[in-house]
Amino acid sequence: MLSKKAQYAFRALSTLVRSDLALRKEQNGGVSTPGEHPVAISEMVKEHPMSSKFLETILLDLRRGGILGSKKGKGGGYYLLKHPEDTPLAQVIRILDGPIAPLPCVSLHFYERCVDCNEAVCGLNRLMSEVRDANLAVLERRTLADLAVKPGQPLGQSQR
Amino acid sequence: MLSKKAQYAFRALSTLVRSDLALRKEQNGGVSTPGEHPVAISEMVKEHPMSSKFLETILLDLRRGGILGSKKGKGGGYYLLKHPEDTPLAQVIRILDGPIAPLPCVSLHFYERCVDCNEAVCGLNRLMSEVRDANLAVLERRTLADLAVKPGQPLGQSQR
DNA sequence: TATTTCCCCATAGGATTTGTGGGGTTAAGA
DNA sequence: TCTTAACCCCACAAATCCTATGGGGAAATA
Repeated sequence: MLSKKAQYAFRALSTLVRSDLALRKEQNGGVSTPGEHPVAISEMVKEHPMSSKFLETILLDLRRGGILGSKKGKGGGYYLLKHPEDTPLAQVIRILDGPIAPLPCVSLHFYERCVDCNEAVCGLNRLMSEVRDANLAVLERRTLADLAVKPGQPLGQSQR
Repeated sequence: MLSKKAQYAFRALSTLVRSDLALRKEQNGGVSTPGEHPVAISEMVKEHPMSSKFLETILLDLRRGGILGSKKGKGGGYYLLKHPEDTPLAQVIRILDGPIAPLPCVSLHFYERCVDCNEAVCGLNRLMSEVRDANLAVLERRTLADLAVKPGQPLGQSQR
């Protein structure tokens, strides 16, 4: 199960994606770039009711994780560092919830050796690797861009 | 991530599966049936070091969940109620860890409505449904029988 | 009757998650 | 230069969940 952190992250990110898309549309007319029009926490909370303080820690994690940039001071806020299609959901989840794999011993980014588990006899590793791969097949393919697709609209097979 | 409970459960179950397979082999010679040769907690702990008391609560859950039968008194213990291929891994996980879905609002067995989430705008539900389905594709197909397959041996595409 | 084993309940201890508070720094604008 | 708005950082409080233990009871076997 996703943590609240990850859920809140996705909600905030969906706001940023929409803002990003709107800006890029304008930009075709040669106007602005995302870093110049960041979205403040107060804006995001207006759209998705939650604790601003808590959201703040989440957004800081996302910034440290290389997904967001930020601008301080009046008129400041957060913005996407890359095109929405270039950030897979897996990256967000890893930053906030850690491993995607169901066991540490089959994790790609957070591997830990299995204690008390005789690997020569353990039939679980392979099965859980299958589960991990099934997850990643979705989470590495789907991106922030898919977050902005509303329930009614069709979701492409591959955005990239 | 799987809880310790689920991990321990799978270890204990792998012992029961092997015991079951051995008995069925004998049974072809017309000897015994699983319920008559249960495996005691003390036996399982000998093979997989862990707290007996903790394992006890786990096995009770599995019994209540319809996966195991038990026999009291001297010579008692636990045994599989069905053929190993008839118990998908998903069933074990649901008993011990609850929902497999990444969000309550996309769970099949533990559904809960999303509060604070405007479903008309929420692009996350559909994506997480995809993740859920990817998981279930593995966890409903793989069964306890696959637990007994050692790392060296080939794992079939479908056991049933 | 003694022993072994499962059964049930309560709860302790620890870890993790969730959320809050306060003080600092940076930037914009009057 | 002053005020205000916003991010930044750290510490910690509160709640929840996970992990594990303890003790007494009931059933089965010999």
